[in-house]
Amino acid sequence: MGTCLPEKLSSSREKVIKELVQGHEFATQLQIRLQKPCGNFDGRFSSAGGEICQNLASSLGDSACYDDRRSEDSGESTKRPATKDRRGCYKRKKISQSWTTVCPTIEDSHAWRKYGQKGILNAKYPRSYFRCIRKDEQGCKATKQVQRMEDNPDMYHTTYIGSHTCRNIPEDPQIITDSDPWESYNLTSSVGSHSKIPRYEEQDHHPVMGSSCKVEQESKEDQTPSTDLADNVSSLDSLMWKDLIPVDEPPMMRSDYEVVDSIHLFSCTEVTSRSLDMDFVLESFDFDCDFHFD
DNA sequence: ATGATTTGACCTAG
DNA sequence: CTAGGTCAAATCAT
Repeated sequence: MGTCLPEKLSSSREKVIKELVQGHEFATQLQIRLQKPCGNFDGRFSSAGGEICQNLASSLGDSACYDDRRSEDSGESTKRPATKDRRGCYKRKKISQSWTTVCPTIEDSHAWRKYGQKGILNAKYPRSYFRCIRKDEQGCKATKQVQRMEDNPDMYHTTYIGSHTCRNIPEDPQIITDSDPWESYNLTSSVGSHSKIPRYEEQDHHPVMGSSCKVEQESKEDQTPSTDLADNVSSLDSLMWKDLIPVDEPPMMRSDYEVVDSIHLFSCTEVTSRSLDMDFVLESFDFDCDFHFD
């Protein structure tokens, strides 16, 4: 996909930008009103407030809880020594940010570590659970769940939960080459140190994404319906979505795939919940189309 | 030896 | 009580 937008699409683009700005403003206002910081998220946002804040906080909090427990239970005898200590220690996640993909591969640009597998009721195939490989070293909260599709065992239904808060520290700063499938996305990637484009990891090489990948945005909190890209998203929307996609989302979402949601379908809540990535998004815009928000 | 995966038990939300 | 998410010891791979 080329980086040039047809002129006829520019008005739609402006519209999208406008709505983004509006959403950002709403988020900011909400932030100001609530004035209830709920902790930093990699320093990229300070407060989202309300429900979203809670959701994020809970997912942030539970790992700390695990860590506490883990550090306590050392040295005990054989089986499940810390059983009692686990009581009430972790909370099931309330998913505030998630999106799903359907792909013939489970690989993406991030490195994941499997931490569990579970048979699911009425499902032919078990579900595998992965977390970011940098969870320990950087406390990254991103997880994903992968399940083979029953009706199409060649495809995997992957649900990404949470954003990557880890930094993919590059040994060499060059990030993406011309032949990279994210080329079109990468028009915003040279934003200096803010460039957070994930690099291909050691165990995941190029994502084997093709047009057969579908992505759908999910937010358990809003009513934004997940629909098929082919049905209702214009090529501009998909391009915009790719351009605007939060940095922590899997790179497959920025490459040649069908995209489901469009940015302007975000509810206010969604925009708010995504405020952590908004700086980057806005900056990208700023860089990309000379658009200033201040 | 070290790190990744497997797998059964544990825990919570609904 | 059940289903699903997570832990962590055991096992496997390098």
